[in-house]
Amino acid sequence: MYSSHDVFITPVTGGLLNWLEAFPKVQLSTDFKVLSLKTSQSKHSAGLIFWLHMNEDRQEWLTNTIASIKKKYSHAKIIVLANAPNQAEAFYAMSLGVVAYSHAFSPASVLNEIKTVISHGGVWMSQDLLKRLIEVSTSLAGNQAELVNQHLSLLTKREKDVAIQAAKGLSNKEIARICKITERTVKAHLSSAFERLGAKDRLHLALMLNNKT
Amino acid sequence: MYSSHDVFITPVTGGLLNWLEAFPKVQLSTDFKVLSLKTSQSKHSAGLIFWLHMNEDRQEWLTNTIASIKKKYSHAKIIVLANAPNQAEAFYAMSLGVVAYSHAFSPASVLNEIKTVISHGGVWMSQDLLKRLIEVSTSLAGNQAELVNQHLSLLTKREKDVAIQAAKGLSNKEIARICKITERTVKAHLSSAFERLGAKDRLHLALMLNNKT
DNA sequence: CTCCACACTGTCCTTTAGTCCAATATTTTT
DNA sequence: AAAAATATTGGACTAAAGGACAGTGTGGAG
Repeated sequence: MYSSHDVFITPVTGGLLNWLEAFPKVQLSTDFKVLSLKTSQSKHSAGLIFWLHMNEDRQEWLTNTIASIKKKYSHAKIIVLANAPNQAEAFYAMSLGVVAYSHAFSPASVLNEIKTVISHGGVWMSQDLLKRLIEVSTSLAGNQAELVNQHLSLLTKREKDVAIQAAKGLSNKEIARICKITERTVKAHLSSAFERLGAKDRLHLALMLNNKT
Repeated sequence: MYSSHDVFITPVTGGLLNWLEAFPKVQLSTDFKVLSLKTSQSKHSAGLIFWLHMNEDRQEWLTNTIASIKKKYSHAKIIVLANAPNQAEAFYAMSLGVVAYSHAFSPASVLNEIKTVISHGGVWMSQDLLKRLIEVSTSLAGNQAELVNQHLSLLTKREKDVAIQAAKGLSNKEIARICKITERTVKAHLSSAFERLGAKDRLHLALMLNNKT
């Protein structure tokens, strides 16, 4: 088995029942600042697991506590248990390096699973959260690229070349030089591109090709 | 213990040594289409784990295989092992519902950990990947807004009003109407905004204010 | 009270952008 | 082979953009 040491940081005296059921001999503390660990424990910060209990609107506390923990025990794992879990908070917590985010009243069995998962280097979050995370990531970086591609696919090769340069902010003259054609031809391709894409000018085309609108 | 059934789908005959070390009695297959499972196995699709080996540039194969698996065994877990892991592919795989993404040559111990993690409902990915995922999710929607705000904070109130309209693609005349000032004044504010932001024209300003560059 | 940043407007001028009317050569499609 | 789409360029013309130079008015900081 893995030698690990769990520390629950919560304002609730005595902790919650489900925690005690999952980890009968757990160490409780009201605040990281007043917490003292044996030297032997801090040496094995890899086996240290902090369970932070978010019971209110204490984002600032969370931020500070995580920073303090990371400073002192860089390899410790941090789990956030929220009374009222929500995606925004979950995102935020994960962005701070938290490896699991769950409901504070999760049954003991779930807490044990979480521990198993993160002890083995995994990340624990709800399927919903993961899905959203991926969706946001891909829809902002990927699907919008899809959309851009759909736009670009409406253009002929040359129109595409020219349009892309225009969308980057280059003038017709600069585009002409780069594409080795006359400025007049650049205008022709651009006019054509505007019509195909339904853009009224190069700025709209730029907005289209740089997602947004 | 959990009753599970691992299936490795790989073009490499016999599979890789590290896999065999981790799962001595694993089932190997070259393709999902030619794979047949006992009825008893398919019934417990919750315990099914597919390990897909990406050995080349076979994104299409990956897409199709995952789709087939999900169609037939909706509760099966899918893991992707890549010869040459990269973030783009990882993102893509996760977006398809894959619960783990790792290196194909990961030592047996890591493979076992992955299995433990995902068997317990976790997700396995590298810290780097998770970090990027979070960054993309939050930064594209959040930090870049910060950047835009930083830009806007360099402008005076009126310049800001005008610049924002210009960035949306409106002409000076339209902006004049909206802001209830003359076109001449719009030009004045814009010229000033260009200088403050270091933009050479309204298109660059638009790109700045719509993130991107 | 003075200085300065900001908001606002004017005229003149140059450069860009974009469209309309052609025209020719090449490629692709039918 | 004929028709259609694409790539290329010209000239002319309109409108928009942006800079140069100049001026008025207002409100706050020193």
